Amino acid sequence: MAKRQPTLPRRVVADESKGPLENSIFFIATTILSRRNLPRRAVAGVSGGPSPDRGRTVEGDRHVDERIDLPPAGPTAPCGGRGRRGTIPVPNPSDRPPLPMFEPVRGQPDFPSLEASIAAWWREQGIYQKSLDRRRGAKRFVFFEGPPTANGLPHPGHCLTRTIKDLYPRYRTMRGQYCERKAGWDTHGLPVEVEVCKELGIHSKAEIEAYGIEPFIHRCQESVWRYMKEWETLTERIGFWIDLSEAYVTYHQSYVESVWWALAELFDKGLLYQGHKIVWWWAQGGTALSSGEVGQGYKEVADPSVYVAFPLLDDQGRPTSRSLVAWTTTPWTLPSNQFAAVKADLTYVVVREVGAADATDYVVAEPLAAGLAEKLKKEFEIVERLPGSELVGRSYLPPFDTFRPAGPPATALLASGRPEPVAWRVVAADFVTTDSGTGIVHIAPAFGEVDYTVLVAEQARFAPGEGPSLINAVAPDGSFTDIFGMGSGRFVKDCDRDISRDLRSRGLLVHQEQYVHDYPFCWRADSDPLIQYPRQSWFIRTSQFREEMLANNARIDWLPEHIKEGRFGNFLETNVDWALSRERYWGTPLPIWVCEQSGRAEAVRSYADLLAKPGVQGTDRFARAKASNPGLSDDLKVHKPYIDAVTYDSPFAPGARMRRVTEVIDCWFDSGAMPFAQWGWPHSGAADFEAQFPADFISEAIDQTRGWFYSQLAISTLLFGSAGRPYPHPFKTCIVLGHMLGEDGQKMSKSKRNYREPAEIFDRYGADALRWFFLAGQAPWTSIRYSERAIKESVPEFLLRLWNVYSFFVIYARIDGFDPGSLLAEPGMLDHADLALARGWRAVEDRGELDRWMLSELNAVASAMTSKMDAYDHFGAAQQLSTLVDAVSNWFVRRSRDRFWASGRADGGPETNAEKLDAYWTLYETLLTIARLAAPFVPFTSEAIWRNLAGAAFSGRAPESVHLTDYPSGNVALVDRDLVRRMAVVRDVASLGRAARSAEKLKVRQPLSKVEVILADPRADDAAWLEAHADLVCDELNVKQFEVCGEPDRYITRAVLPDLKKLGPKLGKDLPRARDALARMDATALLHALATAGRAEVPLAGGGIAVVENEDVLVRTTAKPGWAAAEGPRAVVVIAKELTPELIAEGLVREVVHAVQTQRKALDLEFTDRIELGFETDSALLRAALETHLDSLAGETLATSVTFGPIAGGAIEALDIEGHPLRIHLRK
RNA sequence: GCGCGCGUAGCUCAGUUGGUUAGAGCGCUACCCUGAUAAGGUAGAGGUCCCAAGUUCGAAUCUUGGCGCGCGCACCA
Repeated sequence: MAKRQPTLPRRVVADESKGPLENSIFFIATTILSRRNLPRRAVAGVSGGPSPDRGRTVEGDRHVDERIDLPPAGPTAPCGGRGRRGTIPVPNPSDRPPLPMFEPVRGQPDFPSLEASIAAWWREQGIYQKSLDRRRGAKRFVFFEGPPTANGLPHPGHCLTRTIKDLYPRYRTMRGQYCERKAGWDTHGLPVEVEVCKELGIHSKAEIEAYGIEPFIHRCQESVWRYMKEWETLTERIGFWIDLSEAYVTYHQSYVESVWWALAELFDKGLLYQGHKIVWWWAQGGTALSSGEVGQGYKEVADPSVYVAFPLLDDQGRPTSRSLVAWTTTPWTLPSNQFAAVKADLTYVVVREVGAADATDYVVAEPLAAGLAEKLKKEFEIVERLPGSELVGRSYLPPFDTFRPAGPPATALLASGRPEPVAWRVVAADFVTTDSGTGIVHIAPAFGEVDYTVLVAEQARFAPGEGPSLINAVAPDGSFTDIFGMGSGRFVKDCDRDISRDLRSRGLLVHQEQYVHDYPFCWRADSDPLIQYPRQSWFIRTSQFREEMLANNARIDWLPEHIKEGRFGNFLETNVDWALSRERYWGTPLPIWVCEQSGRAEAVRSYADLLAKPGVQGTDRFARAKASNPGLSDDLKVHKPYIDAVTYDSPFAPGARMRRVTEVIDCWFDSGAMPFAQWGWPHSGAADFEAQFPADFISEAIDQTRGWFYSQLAISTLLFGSAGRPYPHPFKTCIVLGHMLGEDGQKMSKSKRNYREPAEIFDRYGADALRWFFLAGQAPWTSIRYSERAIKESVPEFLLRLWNVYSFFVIYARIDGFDPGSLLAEPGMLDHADLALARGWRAVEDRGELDRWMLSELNAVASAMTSKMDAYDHFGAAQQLSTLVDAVSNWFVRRSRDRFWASGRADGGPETNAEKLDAYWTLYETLLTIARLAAPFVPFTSEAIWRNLAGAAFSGRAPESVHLTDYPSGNVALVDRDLVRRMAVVRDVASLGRAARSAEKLKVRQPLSKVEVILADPRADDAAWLEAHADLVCDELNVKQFEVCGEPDRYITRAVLPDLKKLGPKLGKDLPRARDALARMDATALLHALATAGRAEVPLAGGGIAVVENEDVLVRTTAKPGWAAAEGPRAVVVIAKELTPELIAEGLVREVVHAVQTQRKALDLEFTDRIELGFETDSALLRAALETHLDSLAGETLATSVTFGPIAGGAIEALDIEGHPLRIHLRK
């Protein structure tokens, strides 16, 4: 049990003397003590310089060292006389050492401008380069930058990726690895061409060619760098350390040649082939798209959906009254109809409208007949039922006679020699389903992959050369050819309406409706719908490598894990050959030269390879261009149109020339080749490539699943899979980031303006605020709602709190002369061991408990953060860090205030107060370590802290940047787990005490006589420890006395609960009975038995005995009703709610003090302004209370005089103090 | 349609191999502090852990089936 010291006021009063006063005036001349310890300064006036953040001197703030006794006067006892003198450290400039070692810190940090100056300093000092230099030769941490395209503006999503991409390399560098970060730019492809077209006000390929490919390419190359400035600004502003000066660029000659090498390898292995396929075709752009690109452009749209009658023909080829009904959502494909497909084993019905004598009979699949009737709002009767197989072979009239001559069906000879109609005939196909439509599928082989397979199958049935050929009424530009006059020259989708109208006029349109579905559009020109279209295209045989790619995928560490088996795995499972070629202009030219005579082809691996060919001609095309425009980039010589001009002698046919195919390639191949192409490998950079493949770490958003993640894996697997490399997969760990959403939770969209530009966020809150929001706000793979409010709120929670602690430290260190630079000659890296060499440094075991606790927490967190970061869990690590900063701010600093305010100095000189110095060393070490722990997360703020605490203090002897230090991994020797646990108990007790007060409506201002605590588990030996910390608890809870309760049974009941996690596996089904038995047993006896014997037997209802050991049970404590108690898992806290007159009086006085303070604040008084007070009250009780505590009251409020009665010229406030009326007069 | 993910406090989100009283921040209410001060702190209220069934001694957590949302896919003719 410990007695609480009386609460002593902490404020000082001036030493101005007043003359003798009237009866009712009390003259206060005593300096009221603020500390229990010795006077702060030995000599009056030695109180330090100006508060550095305030910068003003306070007149009359000298310390009073002599005690002035009050004259006994008035009806009440005089105040004063109790306690000792002390002062507050209100600083005075004249008596401070002139050289404060830490720069003063602004209490209101301006993070944006702070960051700007740090970014500039990094640049000037080359800190990034230095961070690499100090790790040269160390184990590498390989990072690949997925190239963004500089051709568009950076948006918030890029801020996230750049933050994550910065975090891990910074962390690993601090951990001792060597991590070069090479930037890269994706520069080819449609996006660029689209931009240039917009600029020129043109759209189609014809217009580009009319403009001229050569100037067009020049514009593309310039356009690539349009937003370079913005990208560079963003990169520096967000603190993304990457080497932009050495960036790889996909259009550079060396990069292109690496890609050529890769393609040549594939060609030589037979993995690159030209095929005639139905592809997704961007008609306006005149090129095919790969599945990755198509996937980017799906939109939900409503298309016309038509049910069309195909009249069946009889054996003589004459129309009958029966019609097949086919369904399609692409009416524009009907003119190119070639077959109708049914499922052979499906039942079809012939239906006729009830009561309509001349109606046509419709043939549909039976399960869909009712649905069709409903759509038509007609009643049908079934005339006939037949299997699909009976329909097969029947001829019909296509909806348009585009390709069909009038008259009976034309026939050709089958392979068997029998004639059969070539087209417009019912065929059987397995893919026909009854999910939608009519069960009869309109087949237009030009516009669908399965349709095309039908044609191929049909062709195979006929004698060679006899079968159906592909019919197609659509030109590559997406318009109908003249063969379909109605739509000639118009874009096919624009003709849908006319087609329906025409069908209706001829009685062939059975039904029409809108059909809502997802349909692909061009990913760069999103108003251009794609169409399926037959094209010659170059493909990579990726589908042959499905198993290898899956095996490589299995070895990638995906975060989140489900990407591996889920989205990415599924994508690989359904892999199709990569449609590689693009019939465009600005891209890596496909390095295949074809013999103009024999058609045989070969691939070229480099420009030099090409120049070495026999009879090379055409290189002068570029030379001439260069001559007339010396500024022309040499890289363009491997681009269209220059490369197309280069020809050479064919090795396949004498006298023939080899000419390059016209296509360029999919720019995703460029990005996927990045692991080697960034070095120009294999033509150059062998050492770099060998050292930096595969990547340890990459990270991009989930939309790269079939983009960069796939292109890298596919290329790596195909090229290196059999080469015996340990990792054919190009990256070991990949963090897949979630999508970023706008303020409203919807997709971010420029037009909706539902997000703030990054620049705006940087200017308002700073890059660290944004980084912390990303890193500590949520798991990185959840979709992040990018809201200004959330970013703003993330600032006070962590950054500001850390800053406040830092600023607190600096303010007081300056006052007390704590100067590590003068105490420590060789700071090293300012690790614990380095600090131990300092003068005045005491070993941790010799310091106070709070210090030992702080360093325990610090090192425990450092070690936890390290293991989390090693496992790429920055979110968990950030939470640890946040909790640590909270512990520093809300426990260490709060509980250490006494020491910081104590008398004595912290400069290692004769006046040094050792406990105070301990507090400084502890907080100093803690802040330095936190700066290092936080450095990868918030590189600017931690740098600012480091540069002051370590840089300024040691004038360059310590590492100049926090990023040039090692990451603290935690010193186990400094972690006292018991202490950490027990301190948590104290904090619990304090918190429970407040809760108990709150429940009883006993505000903390009201002093209470006693608080008792009952620890939940009496077996723990924390009780004595806790009792030894009574002062602390009393102080926190404003009570006079604290004890660990000796008679817990008065207040609480104990219950012994099974530790389910331990007993569950042991007892299984018996668990509920054991639990019941435990509940019924006498807890005290049981606990006693466990404590002595270590085990107890618990008889179970219905027979049997469970043996319970000490660690199998937990104790729960419940407060009995009637007490002011609060219970938590670890303790119950009971407060004495009885109030004695003395306590009430003290409480009332504190209320009055509070009222006066509020008034002071309302009057805008400086905190050092002296006041005169007058009290008027009818309450004898209140007056008595005030009189009793007049000294402390005056001290707290800096009153030089207190009068009972009005005073002239003062501010007046009428109040009710706990039911007692009071008028307060206050005069400055 | 298929696949993946998500659904927890008014809002934004945590919740580690299933375990006893489900957490944080913001907002709200009350309070404290006024020597970090246009800051800071404490406490409280607030929950059908989307619904249902199942597995289990025990489910926010595992399984199945719904519902809702997001994303992805494509033989949506």
